[in-house]
Amino acid sequence: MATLKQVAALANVPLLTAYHALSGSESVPQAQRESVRKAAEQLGYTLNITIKDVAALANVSIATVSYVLNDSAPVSAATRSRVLEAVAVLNYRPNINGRILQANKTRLVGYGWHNIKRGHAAPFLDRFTYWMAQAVESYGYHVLTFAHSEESPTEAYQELIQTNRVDGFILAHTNHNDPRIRYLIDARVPFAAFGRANDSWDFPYVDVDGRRGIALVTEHLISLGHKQIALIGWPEGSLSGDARVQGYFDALAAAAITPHPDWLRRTENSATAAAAVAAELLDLPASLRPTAIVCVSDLMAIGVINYLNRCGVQVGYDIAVSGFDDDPMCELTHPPLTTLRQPVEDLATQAVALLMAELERMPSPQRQILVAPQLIVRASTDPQRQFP
Amino acid sequence: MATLKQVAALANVPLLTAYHALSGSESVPQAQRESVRKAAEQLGYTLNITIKDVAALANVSIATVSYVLNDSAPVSAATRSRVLEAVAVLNYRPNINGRILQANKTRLVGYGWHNIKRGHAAPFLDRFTYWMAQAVESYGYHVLTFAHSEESPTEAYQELIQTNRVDGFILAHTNHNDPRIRYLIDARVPFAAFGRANDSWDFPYVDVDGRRGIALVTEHLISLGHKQIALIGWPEGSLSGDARVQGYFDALAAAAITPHPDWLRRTENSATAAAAVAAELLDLPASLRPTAIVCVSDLMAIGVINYLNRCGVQVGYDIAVSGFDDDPMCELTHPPLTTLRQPVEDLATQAVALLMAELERMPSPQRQILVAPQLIVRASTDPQRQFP
DNA sequence: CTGAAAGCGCTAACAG
DNA sequence: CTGTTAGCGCTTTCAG
Repeated sequence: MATLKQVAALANVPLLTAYHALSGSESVPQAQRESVRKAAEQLGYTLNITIKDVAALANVSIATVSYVLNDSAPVSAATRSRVLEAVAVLNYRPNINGRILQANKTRLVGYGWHNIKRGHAAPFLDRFTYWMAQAVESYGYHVLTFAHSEESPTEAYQELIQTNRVDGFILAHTNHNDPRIRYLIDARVPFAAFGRANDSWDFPYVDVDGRRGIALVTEHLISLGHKQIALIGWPEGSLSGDARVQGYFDALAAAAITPHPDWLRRTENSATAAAAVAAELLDLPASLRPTAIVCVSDLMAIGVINYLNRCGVQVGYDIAVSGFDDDPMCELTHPPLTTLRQPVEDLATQAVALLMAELERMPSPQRQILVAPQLIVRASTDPQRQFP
Repeated sequence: MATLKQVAALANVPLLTAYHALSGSESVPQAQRESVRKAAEQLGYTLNITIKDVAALANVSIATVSYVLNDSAPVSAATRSRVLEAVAVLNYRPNINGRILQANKTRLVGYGWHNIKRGHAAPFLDRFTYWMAQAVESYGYHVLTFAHSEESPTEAYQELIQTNRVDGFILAHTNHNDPRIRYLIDARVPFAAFGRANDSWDFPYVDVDGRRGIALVTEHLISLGHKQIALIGWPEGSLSGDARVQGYFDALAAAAITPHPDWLRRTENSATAAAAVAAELLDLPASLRPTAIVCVSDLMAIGVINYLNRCGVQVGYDIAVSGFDDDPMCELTHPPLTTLRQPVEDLATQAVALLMAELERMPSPQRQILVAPQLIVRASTDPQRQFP
């Protein structure tokens, strides 16, 4: 591709005139506009301002332009302002891809979508992605999102890193034995996760302290006078699920309450499954029947509330119910649901900070971060708050 | 940076041996490993397989490697397989950034986040982004997400396109007089939108046919025998809001029902506002009181349902209620909510198809696409479906 | 302080 | 069919 300078020379006009002619400004006489257009066509040139054009207009070398733009070498005030003037007048923006190739750094962070085909994915994850984008931009990076298949999740990660599409990754929705994490550790790819995996794996992550969270809400219930408190958790074996159960025991132990084994229930994370479990709890003999039900997710709590409503139980008065996540719908249930809010913005910011430390190869001293969730009290545990 | 070949030469070993030594394979004798490492260090080389290395190993020129990899020129079967062999054995993946610079195409599509600081954003937009990523990848592109400020939304778009970060954009959450759309049209940047703007602006978009959707659900209610049907819409002046109201009139007119003016209510899109309006509707004289309430959003419908539940009205039996969007929480309300499902996957796929047409400069004949939503009948209008 | 020149990794004329 | 070579737009030694 020819340069603007050559076009200008061929049309026998100043560089700037050529620029204005091609950029369609009205300020150039029709005749000149035409001849410049001719010249451009002849050279197969299409307007595209590069560092060369700026250099030509400012009468300096391209190196000098680069120095000015990046402050990477001392430049005299006079030349500097000539360059900046040229930049302004040509409306020049450096092509980032030149820089990328040269530096072999894309300043792009990959994020693999959690699969939301349909139905109810964790809504706080969507806010997470927003704050992640925000955080990443504050470092001059951007987020590249991609969809990875369930079967071979590592493939997409491998592809992106090996082709130099991205510099590193942020992961969410992590699992025990997460193959993506295993791969990234082994391949020494920079990444940071929102969520834990195996305790024995050493990698940077942030996570919500579910144990502390459930303890918080349990303490809250105890302080309201509840003594018979049930917990509906997930099946044993998930890191975060088991931690949440542990928080329940923590709080009860601290209050010297011995939990009856029938109070601890485990089932899958769905509204209907939780409702079924609630039915069982209601069927316990009166002396054992819980006055409060702590759920490890909002989805479950909503199932429980719906069920109790149908049975004519006054949620908040007769039986307290709590959830986890602070899903937007918590405010729309009847009554509104007490829950634990994940500090999503914090989590995103910290995850990104961890990743940046990895990218800059400045090992963060603290690569594992737990953040306590915030207890949000609503009418489902405290009827005083029914109509605030 | 030196090449692998030079390192190998310096260490006086075959290219492949040098590769294996540096990639940490155990198959190379300790002594050779050391000498290769020395050589690499001396040359300041860090392992990074490029097209040159493949060419060297296959004993061809880099052009030939490129031809094989892109099928861009005829290559004899013998050389081709030599090249492919070298590619495989060196585990070579082309650096996409070389290609990007050369083609001046990033194969990246920008998507500016709808601002979800907190609270209840449209959950179907989150699924939209997922399907968008999926669709875009089927064309060999990726999605770059970014957060744009409310005040000057065009800035981010301008920056990304002018620095050649992305080839084009997908927009969602469009408005009347949307400045982003205005800018992109004027700057002739390729894009496609999910949602409409001004009727007089010609740009590619897909949108849900809200008019048809509300007509569908109104017809459904009429077929159930309802004659007094109210509509809770948004304040006048929004494209999609007004279209939905129109659908209501369409269906009533088709059934020769003359709507009473008191049945049409307009208020902001929130659960509490809708609940207040529902209260007004209940207060109408018995002869005018609606037996069905159509809402233009699920959020509003949920507010209405909650209110009716509190009043002891049997939703679905006494009064039918419907929403719009098929928010995941529709299945969790009591009773479950009849609504209109946006065909998100379709919308995403078609929006991407439109964008691709723009990018390839193959003007799509049909640049404005409306997709009818799907009526999802649940117990809030049809109690038969209470427990399916 | 400024400029010439050598690449970054890849593609694609153009010759042979 | 294959190789030579000239870039894509930028950064960065290295000399002057």
